[in-house]
Amino acid sequence: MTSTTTTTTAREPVTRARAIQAAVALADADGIESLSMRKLARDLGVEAMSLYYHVKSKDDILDGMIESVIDEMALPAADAEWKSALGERAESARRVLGRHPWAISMVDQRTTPTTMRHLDTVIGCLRHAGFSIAMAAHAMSLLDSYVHGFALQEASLPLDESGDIGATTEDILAQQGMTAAFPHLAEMGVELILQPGYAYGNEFAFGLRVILDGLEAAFTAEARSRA
Amino acid sequence: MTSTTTTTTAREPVTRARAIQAAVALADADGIESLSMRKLARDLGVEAMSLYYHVKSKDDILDGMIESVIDEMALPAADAEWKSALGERAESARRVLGRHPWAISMVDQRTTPTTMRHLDTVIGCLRHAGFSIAMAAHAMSLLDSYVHGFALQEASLPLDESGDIGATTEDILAQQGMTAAFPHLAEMGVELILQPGYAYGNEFAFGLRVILDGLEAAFTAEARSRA
DNA sequence: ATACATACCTTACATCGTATGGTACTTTCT
DNA sequence: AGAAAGTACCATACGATGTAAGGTATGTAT
Repeated sequence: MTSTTTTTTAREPVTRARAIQAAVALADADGIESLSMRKLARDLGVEAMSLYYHVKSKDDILDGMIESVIDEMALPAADAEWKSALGERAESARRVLGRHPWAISMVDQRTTPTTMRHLDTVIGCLRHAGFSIAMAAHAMSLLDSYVHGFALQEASLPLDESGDIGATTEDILAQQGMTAAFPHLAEMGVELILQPGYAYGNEFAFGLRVILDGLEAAFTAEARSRA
Repeated sequence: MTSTTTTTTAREPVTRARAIQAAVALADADGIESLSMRKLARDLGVEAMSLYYHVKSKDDILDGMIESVIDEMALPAADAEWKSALGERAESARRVLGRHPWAISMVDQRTTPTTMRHLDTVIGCLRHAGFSIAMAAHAMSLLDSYVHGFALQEASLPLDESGDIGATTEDILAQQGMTAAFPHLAEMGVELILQPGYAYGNEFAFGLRVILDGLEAAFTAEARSRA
């Protein structure tokens, strides 16, 4: 049944790619803090030390995990219209980071060819649209800060197991002296967050709009002053 | 010399506050990943398990550390002019998170009375200025996302020990095939980042301006439509 | 004098990343 | 054919980690 004479379905051989893929799955399911070489090895049907044949270190795995996350993000075409291109990239990045919250505080830290390729393409799109180098840097800094920061906030919402924020919000509001001590927070909880249909994720669109419009204004002002 | 009969300068007794303060200092100096109960105890002149008399767990220490970081941030007066108040709070938060980079990905996760007090005050300032609840939520989400995201990016810059980004940028640019593979990134490195006087921190002001102006426009539009 | 609270310590356990040094099996070379 | 080298795995061990369990000294209160 398992492995006879010829190569049958014994166990997929471990590879760097398979290890990284399994590590991403483990981190998605149980959180990054519970990703250990031993657990990862077990998932791959192997002992911990065997991983080191395919991978330099745990850090190496983390690098690979970030690369795979970056690769999930939509990259705009170099000649795309800049505003919609940046908007779609931002939405895509937010969705991807929502799927892999453990990656949020790591994407900026780990510089790999994949992340550089990504950055280079976005800068290229802006330059192609006529942005100066300085304005392109402004735009990237602003937009990426917003996207990563929003993902960070969204990932730390006290959601219950069904992904709803209502129940935990009610719990917090029900605490003794809560509404007296924090009246504005309580008001926002009752009048906004607990309203049917409210989802924090919807806040993303507002900020994205503000930022893109602001960038457009700054860009056209720059173009006009150059003429 | 050390401790004779009467109480002399033997050792300050450990308290929760002193433990937290020492933990912050340790994390600032060596990074959060090297903060352990044993090292912290050593810094306090005590054994690891003695800390548990003053503190519930390591997690309890982390909560206290975040509270102390939040307390470093400037809180606007409730009746302050909203735009400058939000701007000053943002600048202050960024400075504080710059001093304690380990706190960036933790501030949103740990909800303590201190953080709620902080949030409540800022919401109060906006409501006092005439913001609707929904617009106040928009403003907070946008601004805090930006500040935290920017801090995250700033904290992960490859600075050398003197805090300069130039040397490491040069190293990266000097890598084989770098300028060919990533022309726009290389251009930005040479034409912007390596220029004398450039500091990534200065990018913060641009984004903050865009966001505050955008919020003002949205706020006045909301007020007008209500009239 | 007895009791209790306070502040510390010792030991021990499970878990972590990984250094070191194996063991099999397969491919390549002569 | 036999020898050598390469490939993929495993067992053991070390020094770290957080903390449970159960001491041991000093108080201070009765």
